[in-house]
Amino acid sequence: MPVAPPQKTPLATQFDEWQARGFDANACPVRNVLDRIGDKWTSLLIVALAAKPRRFSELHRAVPDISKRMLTQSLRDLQRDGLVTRHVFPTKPPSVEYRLSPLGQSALGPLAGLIDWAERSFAEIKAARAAFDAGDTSEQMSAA
Amino acid sequence: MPVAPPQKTPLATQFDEWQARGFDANACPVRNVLDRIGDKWTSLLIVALAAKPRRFSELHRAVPDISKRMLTQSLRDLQRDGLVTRHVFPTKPPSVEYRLSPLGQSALGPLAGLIDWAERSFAEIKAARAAFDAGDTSEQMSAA
DNA sequence: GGCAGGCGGTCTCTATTCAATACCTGTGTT
DNA sequence: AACACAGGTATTGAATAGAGACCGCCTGCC
Repeated sequence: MPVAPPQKTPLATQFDEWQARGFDANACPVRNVLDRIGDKWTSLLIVALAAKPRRFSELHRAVPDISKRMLTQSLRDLQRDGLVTRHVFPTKPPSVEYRLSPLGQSALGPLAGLIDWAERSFAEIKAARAAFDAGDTSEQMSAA
Repeated sequence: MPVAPPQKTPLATQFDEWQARGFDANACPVRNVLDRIGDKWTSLLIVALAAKPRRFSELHRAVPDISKRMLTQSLRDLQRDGLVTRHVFPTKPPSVEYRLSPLGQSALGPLAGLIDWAERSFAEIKAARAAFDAGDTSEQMSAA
């Protein structure tokens, strides 16, 4: 059953499967895909492109604290993975537009789910971090 | 409306909001939470712990190509964020068990959605990568 | 003509992070 | 005693991220 209802924990099954087939990094979608999603900028760029196609400098303005180098690289990565397409318009000064491919758009749903979770849990996570940093190591010495 | 049906593109709206409120990195759940999700190992560990609590060495065996150092650090990060809890059992050789907190379990749903997408799209992504690496730069010279 | 400035990047340099290795404490095993 | 295993820490070197300068091209602007 490749597609299970995502409410129980199909992840556990998935994980066992991955383990069973030797855990080849090349065959592991988590390692391949989530690494990119979590690339610190790529997911933000996907979201930025969700609304509309944008040009390079537009993206740079939209995501202010990304450097041009990282913007270029992240866009290349997304392009390589087929999530965004790059369109060069031979206008007077050639302008470049990036837009989500259908594949990239298909990622918006799952990504939105995760972001929604992130927003809902953010307060709790911040509280946990504060508690942890305050020296509450939370190391329960449970009896066996 | 904090919770929108995740089928259109609420992300676009979200993004505009983030931009509107100055894009503070501390206030941006994507930067704070997805960075951790994409931490190369953390999401894998969450999945590994989805099935059942596991001990340190068990996790190390379950995720073979993680080093002990990174395993320790990733678990610390997850613990700091309140996603996993650490339980020390004072058995003969003290054993340590890690398990998902309720917060961590609440992440399984969205994570499963993303992983499901990853698995469904993996073939397409690999194809796109192959095409890209084969020199198909996909730079459409579109007319204006 | 000469200068400023935007676009779409690349180049260089440094700071951070990853990852491998070695080591440590404590217990049990042989 | 020597060794292995659990659950880590310390150390070191390699890879990576990020900031910022720079470039070629073009467009005004004075």
